[in-house]
Amino acid sequence: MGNMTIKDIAKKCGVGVSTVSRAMNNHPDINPETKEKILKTIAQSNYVPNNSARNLKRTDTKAIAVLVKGIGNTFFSDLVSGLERECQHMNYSCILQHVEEQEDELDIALHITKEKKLRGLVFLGGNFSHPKEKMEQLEVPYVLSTIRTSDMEDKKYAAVSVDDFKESYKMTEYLIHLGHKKIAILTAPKEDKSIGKLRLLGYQKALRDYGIPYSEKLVSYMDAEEDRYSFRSGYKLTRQLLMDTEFTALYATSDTMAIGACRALKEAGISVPGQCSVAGFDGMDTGEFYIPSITTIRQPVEQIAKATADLLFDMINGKEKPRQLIFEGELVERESTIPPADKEKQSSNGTMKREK
Amino acid sequence: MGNMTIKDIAKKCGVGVSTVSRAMNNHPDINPETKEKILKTIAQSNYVPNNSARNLKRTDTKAIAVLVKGIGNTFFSDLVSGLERECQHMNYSCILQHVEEQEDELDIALHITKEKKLRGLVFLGGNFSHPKEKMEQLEVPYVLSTIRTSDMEDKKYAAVSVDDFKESYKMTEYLIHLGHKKIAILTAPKEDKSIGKLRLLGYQKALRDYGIPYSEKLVSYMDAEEDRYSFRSGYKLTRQLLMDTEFTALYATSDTMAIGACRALKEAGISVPGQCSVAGFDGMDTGEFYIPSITTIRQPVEQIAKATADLLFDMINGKEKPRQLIFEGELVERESTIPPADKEKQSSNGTMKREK
DNA sequence: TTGTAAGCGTTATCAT
DNA sequence: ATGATAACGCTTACAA
Repeated sequence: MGNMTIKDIAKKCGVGVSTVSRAMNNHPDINPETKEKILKTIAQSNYVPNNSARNLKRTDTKAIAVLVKGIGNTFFSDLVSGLERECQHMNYSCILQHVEEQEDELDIALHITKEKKLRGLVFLGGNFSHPKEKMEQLEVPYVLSTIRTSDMEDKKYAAVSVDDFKESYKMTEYLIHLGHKKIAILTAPKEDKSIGKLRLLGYQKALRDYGIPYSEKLVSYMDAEEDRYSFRSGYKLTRQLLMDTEFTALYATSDTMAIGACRALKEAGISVPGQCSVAGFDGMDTGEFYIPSITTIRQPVEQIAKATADLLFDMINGKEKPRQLIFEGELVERESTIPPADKEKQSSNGTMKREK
Repeated sequence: MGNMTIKDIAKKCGVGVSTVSRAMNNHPDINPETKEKILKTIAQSNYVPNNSARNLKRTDTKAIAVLVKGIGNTFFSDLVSGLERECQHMNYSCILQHVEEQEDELDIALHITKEKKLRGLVFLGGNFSHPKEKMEQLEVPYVLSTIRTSDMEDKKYAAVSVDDFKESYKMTEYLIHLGHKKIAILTAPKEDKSIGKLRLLGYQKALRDYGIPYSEKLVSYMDAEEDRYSFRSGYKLTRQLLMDTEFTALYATSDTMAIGACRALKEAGISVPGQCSVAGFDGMDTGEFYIPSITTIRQPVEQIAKATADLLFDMINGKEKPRQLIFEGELVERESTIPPADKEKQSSNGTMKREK
């Protein structure tokens, strides 16, 4: 009973297989009555068409895939929802495909594109350091969303994101304006060449522009092995930092890390924001509901999702060539950042006493 | 160049297609030299085998799928990782398939099973109120993980989870032992028949057993439309609750909702745990790092993942019939729950004044 | 060890 | 409007 094929349905209905196919696929050339009869039979028969056979034969799919690297990154959830909405709007189906941290998103893209006869792709997350030649094997349009690499412009990829360098600069500048001079940062692993790198560069540039000496001691790099941008890594990195340096502000390059940092600070007897300000990045719900709520750079997720979809569909329809769109992040000032507790005690030789 | 098939590779190598196939699939009957030559050619040719054609023809797949309802539910992330690890261990591939809130997981299961020739399935999340006859169309073994319905035993499904009723009872009892009598609860929509219902029933039973009157006023049901078990829903439900009732403890049936609740309480000028204790459920990282850390029922995710995989593979190999495994949750007492502030003021007629 | 050819279950093309 | 039939790209008997 369970391995019925289109032939069985055809036999049951006393029609040819092509008529059954037409009924299933809403083809115009079919008698409404036969169609209804066939669909009814199908519903009663537990028949499930074989997708592999369909994909194999079909030419015209009206489907795209969204490849997400890093399950459990809740930042992507909203983005994905937005993309799905846009796809529905365009009457496209949207296949969500997770990519494990150690998997190669490009290999998966190549496979799934052939398998499902996709019209386009969206990449979310990951470092995206693929050789150009391999990228060119991709024969459908694709957009990198919230991905940015230092050499991206040369490569002429279509991309939509905030300017991570600039936004990171903005946050650092904000902390400096508050009066902070000892600003620690939690950042991506040293080898990172993606948004993590850009955010670090923005921080460094801001310090330089404001004449604040840069100290490697204030920079805590994530462990490449570790779960990136997690509560736990924020916690660990902050503990390391606290072991041999002092600071009045801590800039975590994600909201989740900022929250992990808050706990490490609390355990060290340091109040937030009283004795140490904490800032995040991304603008996630979790930082909004946290107490104190976390000052952050909010990425315009809705806009990014819409622009990503628009650009992709325009490319699919030949109306656009790959372009790079930048959106403005919004600095959301919340409860976790205030001016440093006691400027007087920040002596000019660079040491400082923190109140207990 | 991009639409190469196995034939093109065969031609290039001057061999037959079956030899190419043998090379790709590590078949034994092949000359190591020809194999090497073929694989080399493939690597140089950007050839990607078409998965649909493969799936269509193959009989033996060694693959299962995990269907997850509710993207962005971080609780499932660890479970999924655990399942993936177990699959690797068994040398199975594990396909992760997301199911949208409004989609029917069973329909998707039926389709993907045929499409990918799966050997088994795991269902994660969702209410799972499917008619038995439809479930029987599933012709491969499946396990419901962390899913539980009131009528599950009758249906003889394989299932692995905690006993949500009992764990919820445990948490309520704990709050009662602390001295709380006015215990509010944030729970699933009224129509829920799944774990949400069971958790509510556990709460009700505990109150009854301890002679504490049950009041509908203290029960805040989620909006069915709303994002379930989210920060925001916890926040909203708590605000509603605060409008016309008072309580010394708040039991949110998920850690995320508990955190949303904390913010609502803070905005109402109520300190946690000083003036109101807050408890969650699940044992997620986010509650551990929150300040105050959230008292919760920790689900033994690792064990559940392992047991789910073990049971599924045993069923696949005919060693087991569907069984229902229950794991013990652990009450993790953290910072968010303490005895009520001032028992004296909780008068016996059931009213109470909260300190400002 | 290798090649030839028959399907897998659909959709698309062509008759009718 | 409908039915027969040839693909789609692969795996796997079976033959060589």
